[in-house]
Amino acid sequence: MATPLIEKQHMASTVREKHEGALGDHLEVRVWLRLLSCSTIVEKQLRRRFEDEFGMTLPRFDVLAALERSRDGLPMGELSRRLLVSNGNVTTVVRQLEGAGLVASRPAPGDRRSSIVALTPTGRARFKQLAGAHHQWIAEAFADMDQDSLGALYGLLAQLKLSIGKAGQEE
Amino acid sequence: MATPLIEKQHMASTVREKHEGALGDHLEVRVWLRLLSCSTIVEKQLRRRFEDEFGMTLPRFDVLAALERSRDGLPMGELSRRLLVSNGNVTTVVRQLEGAGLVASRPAPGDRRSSIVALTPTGRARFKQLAGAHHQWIAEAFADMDQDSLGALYGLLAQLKLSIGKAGQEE
DNA sequence: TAAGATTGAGCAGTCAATCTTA
DNA sequence: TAAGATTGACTGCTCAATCTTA
Repeated sequence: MATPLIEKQHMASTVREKHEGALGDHLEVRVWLRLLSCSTIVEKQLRRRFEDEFGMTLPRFDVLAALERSRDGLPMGELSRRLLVSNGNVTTVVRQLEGAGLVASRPAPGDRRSSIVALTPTGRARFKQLAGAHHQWIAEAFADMDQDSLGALYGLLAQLKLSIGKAGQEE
Repeated sequence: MATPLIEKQHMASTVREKHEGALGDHLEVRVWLRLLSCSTIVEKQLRRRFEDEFGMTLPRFDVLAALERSRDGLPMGELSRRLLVSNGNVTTVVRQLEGAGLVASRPAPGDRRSSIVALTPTGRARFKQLAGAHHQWIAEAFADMDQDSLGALYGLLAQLKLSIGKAGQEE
């Protein structure tokens, strides 16, 4: 009720694409700017609500979520690959979660260079709580999209992802 | 040819949604993760190419683009609102662009608290060059999307944006 | 040599506090 | 009092360099 879900300080009330006009002369660019805008806004909403309601940050939640499925944990490098962030960044975020008692590292059995990080029981319980809220917030953000639209969007994003993958690999 | 467009160090070669499985039990969540993934990957590509080919960062480009249309420049606050970033952040980025001679601030005529920032001729020329490359890179990323798909995606994202806007304002 | 992980420097971003002007 | 802008403290992120083990 009292919680502002959009930026307290400076979030635009009228939501538009960045650079509308300056860069918007081509359909691909307009689509990209609109996609970026949706992604940015939802991400800011999630970030704020995690902070306000749980004192949790999005990157830390991402790590918990990546670990949730694997009972035996994951090596740091694998975590970094899955989350699309650098190795150094994972080191930092994991250290913070360790400090909070939500994850624990142990040396990898076969390879003494590598360490394996896993959820603690506390971390697992905490994640369940966070994931419920996370789903709730996403559902609210997507509330006006009917099932057909959701399905169509899902398919188009799959196409786009393939296209992006090709562009990113060539050259 | 020799430039790796995806992360040098740790970008996943197999591109998937984060948290696949752990959070993916609901369609809205799957759509969101896929959207986020597309956005993140394209943004990383753009960021890297701006850096590699022009020594430019994405946030600075965003400021240049926002200023490009308005011959008379924009107040800092307006810039912050349009780019969906904090006021303090705009201060920093604008200072860097000023140092590079691409933008210039002058005091606002009517209000001595406010300063108005505008492109310099150098900045305007630079932007044109950057914008061309930017469009080219977007076109490559979206190359496999036909016009119909692009149009459909554009429409669905408009729907989504409205839905998000409602969710962000209520409560 | 290379691979897993950490560290340190630097940019980006937020927020709260502050300064100045309205 | 409030609004525009700046500053300082902090998180997150990348990258290059480094350390350790394979």
